Amino acid sequence: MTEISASSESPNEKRSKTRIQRENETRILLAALEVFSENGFRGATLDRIAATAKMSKPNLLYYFKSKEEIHVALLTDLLDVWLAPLREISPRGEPADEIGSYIRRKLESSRQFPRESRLFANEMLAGAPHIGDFLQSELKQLVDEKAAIFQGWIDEGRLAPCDPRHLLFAIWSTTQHYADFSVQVRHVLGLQQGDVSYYEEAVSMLETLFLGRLVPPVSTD
Amino acid sequence: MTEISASSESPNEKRSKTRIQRENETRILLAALEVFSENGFRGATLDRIAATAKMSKPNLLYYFKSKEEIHVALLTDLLDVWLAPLREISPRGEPADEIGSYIRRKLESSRQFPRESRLFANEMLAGAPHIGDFLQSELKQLVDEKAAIFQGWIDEGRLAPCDPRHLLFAIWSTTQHYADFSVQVRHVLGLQQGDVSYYEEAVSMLETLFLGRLVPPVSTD
DNA sequence: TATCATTTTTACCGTTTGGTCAAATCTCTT
DNA sequence: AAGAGATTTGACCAAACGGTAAAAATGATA
Repeated sequence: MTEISASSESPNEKRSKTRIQRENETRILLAALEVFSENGFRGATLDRIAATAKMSKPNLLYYFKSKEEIHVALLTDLLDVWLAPLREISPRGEPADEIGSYIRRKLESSRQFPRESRLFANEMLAGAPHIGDFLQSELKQLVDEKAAIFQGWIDEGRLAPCDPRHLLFAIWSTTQHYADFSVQVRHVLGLQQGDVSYYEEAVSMLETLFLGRLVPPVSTD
Repeated sequence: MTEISASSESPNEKRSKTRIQRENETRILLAALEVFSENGFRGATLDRIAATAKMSKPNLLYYFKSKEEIHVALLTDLLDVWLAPLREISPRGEPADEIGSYIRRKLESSRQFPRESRLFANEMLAGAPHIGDFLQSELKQLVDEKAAIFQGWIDEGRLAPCDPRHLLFAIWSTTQHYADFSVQVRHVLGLQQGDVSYYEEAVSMLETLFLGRLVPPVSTD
């Protein structure tokens, strides 16, 4: 398994890409995202990616040396997208504002990049063979940093006592769920294929859950 | 794509299974669960399943006629496990008790059957090609039923106003996350491969989130 | 222990898979 | 319009894939 380390870009070592090069690389990456996010690395085939990109397989391999190289390129792009919303959490804001806007950023990310989210989910289910290092180093470090912010709020009594890392897990799972399990969501809600109208309800639900109080105190009259 | 409808069991139509038949079928199903849950249907291969089951491929195909038949058998078993915790929600209990124990049941299910959870997740990511019907009929029906219970509590003021279906989504996602994304959870927490000690912290976090209040009212002094 | 059904293995088949190669075509510059 | 480099294609390959057929080995039963 090749792990991602430096951000080594794709095809030739030569400088300055052609117009055709740029166009075709993005076409391939887009097609690959479609296929990888649905079937995972092992379940995806170069033939399907090539067909989706409307390109012959040897032509595709002219731009990316191997199936793995395409996958790595996608994951590398993805990790920035994944981390971006988390980086923005600031120790200076109010807990409710910071958590609220983080949830909204993550939900927006799920709505805009559902295939990227599923690509990530597939990699997790497979045991993170390509991004294990990233999880252990970069992500863990950032989580530790943000967890410290939460812990500070807890110590000040501005946030309920809880494990900050698990609070992040809860935010990640609830928001990503709408991208990763969108089929289930749509079927349960009785919506059509492309309908993503549920995102508004999702914002409202998650704000109630994380910022409000779900179960009111029991009335004792 | 073959969808699951009736619970048609696997190999021969003949009655009463041999001891060897029973043993080997469970061995195959166990191996298949391992492989399918990691790589999804397309990513799994009969060779790998056979190797995991310590059995030759033709021997494996003596018990199950095709790759798809094994997958269907696994999914059929799975759906019961998946629905069981949901069925237990009762309109007679206190909202906090019912939701709390549902969360604990789902978490327990994630701890005991992580591979089943990942099998389900893989099927979702692939667009639910095999269990689309189940989602639209059986699951939707049960969700509607349980959502009505929640709605009753909301109308009585015993539960905060929210979309009951999305409340269920939130419970599903947060609890299943610990099985589906266990690699990430362990890496972020700095735990070893087999360590599942985080489940105790998870219970505590999710009870705070769903039954308590995460962000206290802003003090105005 | 002979018999018969069950189980397992060996050898194989056609297709799909990831990937290569050299020739052909296209594009850009001069 | 010609030449050089970039791009595309068709033909191909070895390995892996899902699956089959028939013979060999094993197990249960009388």
